[in-house]
Amino acid sequence: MPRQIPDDRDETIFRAAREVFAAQGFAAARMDDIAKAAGLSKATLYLHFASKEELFFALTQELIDRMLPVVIPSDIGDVPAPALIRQIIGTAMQQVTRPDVALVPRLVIGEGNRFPDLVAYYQEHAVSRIHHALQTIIEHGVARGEFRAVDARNSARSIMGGIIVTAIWKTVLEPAGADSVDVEAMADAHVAMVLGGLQVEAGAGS
Amino acid sequence: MPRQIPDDRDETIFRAAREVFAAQGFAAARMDDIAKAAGLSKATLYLHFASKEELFFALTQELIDRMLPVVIPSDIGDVPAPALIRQIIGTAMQQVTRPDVALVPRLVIGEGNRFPDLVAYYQEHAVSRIHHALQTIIEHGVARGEFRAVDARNSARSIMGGIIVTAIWKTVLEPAGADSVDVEAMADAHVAMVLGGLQVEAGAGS
DNA sequence: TGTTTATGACTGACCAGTCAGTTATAAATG
DNA sequence: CATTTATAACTGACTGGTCAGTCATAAACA
Repeated sequence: MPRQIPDDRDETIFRAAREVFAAQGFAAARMDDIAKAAGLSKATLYLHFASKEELFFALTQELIDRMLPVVIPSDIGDVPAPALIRQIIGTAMQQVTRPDVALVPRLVIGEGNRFPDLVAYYQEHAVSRIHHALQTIIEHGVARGEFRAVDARNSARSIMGGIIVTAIWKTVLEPAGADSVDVEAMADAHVAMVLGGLQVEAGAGS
Repeated sequence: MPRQIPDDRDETIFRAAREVFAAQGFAAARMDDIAKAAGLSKATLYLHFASKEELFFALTQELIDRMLPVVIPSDIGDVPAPALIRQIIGTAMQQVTRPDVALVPRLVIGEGNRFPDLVAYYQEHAVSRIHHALQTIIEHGVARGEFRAVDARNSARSIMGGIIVTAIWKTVLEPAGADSVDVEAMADAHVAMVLGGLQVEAGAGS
């Protein structure tokens, strides 16, 4: 009896929402614009998502579910730690420099203070998992003698830092006229610095 | 009605504006709230700043002018590069983990796409200067044989990364329930990793 | 007195969310 | 096959509230 089953509706809406949120931020994004970008009326949009906030939250979940498996290696046990770190940095940097992927972390950083639950979710499901994976890999590396005895928790944060700057540079600074970053070269430089810093023969210098 | 000495007016307004912008973001911040927090009426606020955007821009300029001299050492010439890097990381991390300082970069990241001129200004006057200082220090270090021949431009970005994650962790994640970062320990760990990665005897590993 | 500093009250635009009503179509009917 | 029916998918137009920015007026000073 009803009309066609628009199966990819949600994906269409997500795509439109990502565009508008990325360009306007959360607060300044208009549901009308998202609807228009998706080729829908605003009322139809509200048939799929109960509110602007819920739409953004769905977007966040979708992104996390799609990205985490790509970024975090499934087997952390027997692979050499340096190779794992190299792989994570490469993959994560490649992913998070895409505007549609950088969107969520960017808005969490900028507007998250108004949405503690969203930040908590993002922290728990994305940040903390990546952080934990890196920390574990470092600890394995130390245990195996591949790395020197470092502060794994904070070193993992340093690794994440290089990924985040790159994402910000690419999606925020570069569109505003900053000189462009070569993501692959940046990944190589970051890997070199990180592995150099973790290697057994190195000390803290100065 | 009273005609007080409104000399510290701007500072009062800045303080109030930082509070409100930090809590609400740019778009969702209300000028009424900023006025109230400054103990002023909104109309009076508009006697000092022509628009919300101009107020935020003034805030940005004030912050940059106040922070850059603290973070960037005046003499980069003869001091050993490792000491300079240690100093910059320590100072920058200490500064930028303060909510009122993190404010501007956070909003640039989240809502900057709507204000290209602001981002360009921030990039040119803050990001690019710190980046350039770090790059120069690394290049000097390489020239003097303190560091191995690295990609200075991208290595400088890695250094900035560790500072930025710490700021975000402290001002965004931590208020939402993430485990707290010990800023000093984080600075030490980052310095160790960076200097280890730059040191002459180290290679890229794996 | 005139000038400067202040404000309460106002306005015009904007926008999230709603709703009464419309359209498309699968299936039941003849 | 043509027609009716049931109903999910959809929408234009509306509302209630919010908020940046303005202005007429008042108080404090010189």
